[in-house]
Amino acid sequence: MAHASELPCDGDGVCMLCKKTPLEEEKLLCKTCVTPWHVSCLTHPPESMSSVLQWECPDCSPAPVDTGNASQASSVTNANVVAGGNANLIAAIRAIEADKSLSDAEKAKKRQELMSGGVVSEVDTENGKEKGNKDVLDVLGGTFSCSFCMQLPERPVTTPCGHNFCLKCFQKWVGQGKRTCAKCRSDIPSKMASQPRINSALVVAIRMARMAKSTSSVMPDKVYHFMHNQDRPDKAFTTERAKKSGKANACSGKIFVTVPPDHFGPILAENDPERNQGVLVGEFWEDRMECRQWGVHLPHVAGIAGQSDYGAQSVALSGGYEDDEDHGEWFLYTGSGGRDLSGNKRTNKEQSFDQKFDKMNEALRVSCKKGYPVRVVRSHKEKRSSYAPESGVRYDGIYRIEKCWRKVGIQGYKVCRYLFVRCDNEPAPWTSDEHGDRPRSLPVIKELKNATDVSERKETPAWDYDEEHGWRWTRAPPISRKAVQKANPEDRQRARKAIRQAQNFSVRERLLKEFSCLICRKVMTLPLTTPCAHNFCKPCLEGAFAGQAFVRERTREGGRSLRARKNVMKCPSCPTDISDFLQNPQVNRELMDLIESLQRQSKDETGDSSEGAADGSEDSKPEGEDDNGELGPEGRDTVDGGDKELQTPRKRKKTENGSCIGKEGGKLKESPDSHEIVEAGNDSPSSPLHVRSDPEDC
DNA sequence: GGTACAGAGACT
DNA sequence: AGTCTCTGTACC
Repeated sequence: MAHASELPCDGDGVCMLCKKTPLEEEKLLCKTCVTPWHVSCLTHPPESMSSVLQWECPDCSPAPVDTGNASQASSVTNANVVAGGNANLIAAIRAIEADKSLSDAEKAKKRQELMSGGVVSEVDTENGKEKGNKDVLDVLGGTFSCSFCMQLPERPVTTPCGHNFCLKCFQKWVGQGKRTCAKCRSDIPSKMASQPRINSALVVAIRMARMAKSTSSVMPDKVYHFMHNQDRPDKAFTTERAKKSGKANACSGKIFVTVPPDHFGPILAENDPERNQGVLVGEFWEDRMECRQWGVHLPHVAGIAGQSDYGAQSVALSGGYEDDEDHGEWFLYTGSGGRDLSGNKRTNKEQSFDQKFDKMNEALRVSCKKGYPVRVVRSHKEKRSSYAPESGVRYDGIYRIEKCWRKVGIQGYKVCRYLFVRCDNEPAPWTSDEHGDRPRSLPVIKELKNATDVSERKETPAWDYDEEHGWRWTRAPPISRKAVQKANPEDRQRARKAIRQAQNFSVRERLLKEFSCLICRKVMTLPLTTPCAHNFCKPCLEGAFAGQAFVRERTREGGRSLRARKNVMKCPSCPTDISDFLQNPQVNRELMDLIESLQRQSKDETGDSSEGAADGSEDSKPEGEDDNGELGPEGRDTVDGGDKELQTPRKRKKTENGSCIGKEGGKLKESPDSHEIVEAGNDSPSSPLHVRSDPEDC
């Protein structure tokens, strides 16, 4: 955060520091949150014109801390920008805005080019072969933009009113006490304000489009991690007794990878006979048992996997310790112990003694000192972090522990603390960057002032970055002391086939696939994003709750009515109650526009209207995905919802818009009517259902 | 929503 | 063999 000595201009354009209203030319806009700052009041006045375009305000770009570790090269450009350059930027933006010959989409694109330092414009010079992929980004850039920064949303969050913003911009907005959508002034629910969750479908879409832009039209050789968790593992039960009492009492099951339990670093393709792709960043599992089966994090209860004399291989962020602090690319982790677990307890929220650097805590400290790569999984149980998945457990990649220390925790007892910083060659699941991490400067950790037992790495880290190879071992990984667990090589061929087929999809088709409804699995029509960041077709979601009243009337025997009770309506993908959202669900217009554009493009390209891109993403789905009746990354989530929807299909009148997408998305075998669109008159006049669509599109 | 409770496996 | 564990479920 900015110090008190660094404050931006307020909503009226008045500098909160000098209380003057600077001229437009004297203001500098943050590239991330687009908050205006008075240039002459900045602690670090700008230095060069080129960095004007990339300038981040003190709020968005934490100042580096002196770590005393010379090997920690910083690649974070801590913006120092020229004051005069800013005026040029503003003038350029003004010129774009004033250009009447440009459409809104073109203006957005131009702004983006300007703000991204001209990166996008490079695409314009690409040859015709790459035009198709460029179009994808154009469509995205023209469709999506955060209202604050006017760029493609970074870590996008979606309000219940269907508008998309960058996480940081959104947090800044609500941080100013605002509780209405910046675009339409609808109320922002308090939970959304305090715990915004990233809309992962948008992240994937934006990243894919960027990748498509930066690579040739041929898909890259490597299998990219688009969270298609195909060939999901068998259920974890083995023993009869375990089956009887369910998962509560089980954690066995086959291990799918050929890595020993003390394996450090990523799970590589060579260790994945089942799928031959390794465990990719962003893959997720229903629970810790499944996660365990892929060797990512072995213990099914404990948060730390490791050995005190050897090092720690992985950690889980599950919200079990209130001292934890998650910032995505870095987080502060709390050690284990300090709790009374007598009476056969697995955990205990109350801390009753100090933690020490022993056992697992010592294992983490060893990994810190050696600079070992540590795998990180985040669980939905972490409720305070925007970076946690809404459901299940997700692999977020490799981190390194840069420092560890002890401090007095929230509960008054000492806790072990670890600073984890991400260092993976794959981008994090929440960012639309197409590249992985670069070495970054360490964040300022205030609590270090009062820390004791501080340890940091003295030797060269075993896992480090170089420009040529990215993150990799600088020396041989520690020799495993355990035998490789038995892996099951069967189905290898089938899995490979599925991957090959998946790669054959065009970028656009893959992109469309990401926009499939979690209920019907088709490309979404009238997409809704719930407050818990799950995406559905409006008809599907409404259909799933058709016939259910929002409130339950209650009457006594005597006939006197009692106060009506609210009906809980759980999101088909997670346990969140979305009944409030369902009262007036708003279509994500930007998403809908994008889907339509992509479908139009695909249609134009193939010149075949009957089997469009959406079809490619569904009907010609790789056989492998269907083999066990479980489809796609969210397969387990959608089955119930789909059933519900089919039980209570809601009849709707067709519109050109809906039927067009419905057709492209493939027909519903079971219930052809379920994709039809509600009659316009049934909705409020402002409803996005009234969006007019070009009949020619159909 | 809160609480009691359990199997399994890894560490020591 | 004893200890520990950022789970998951049933039940109230």
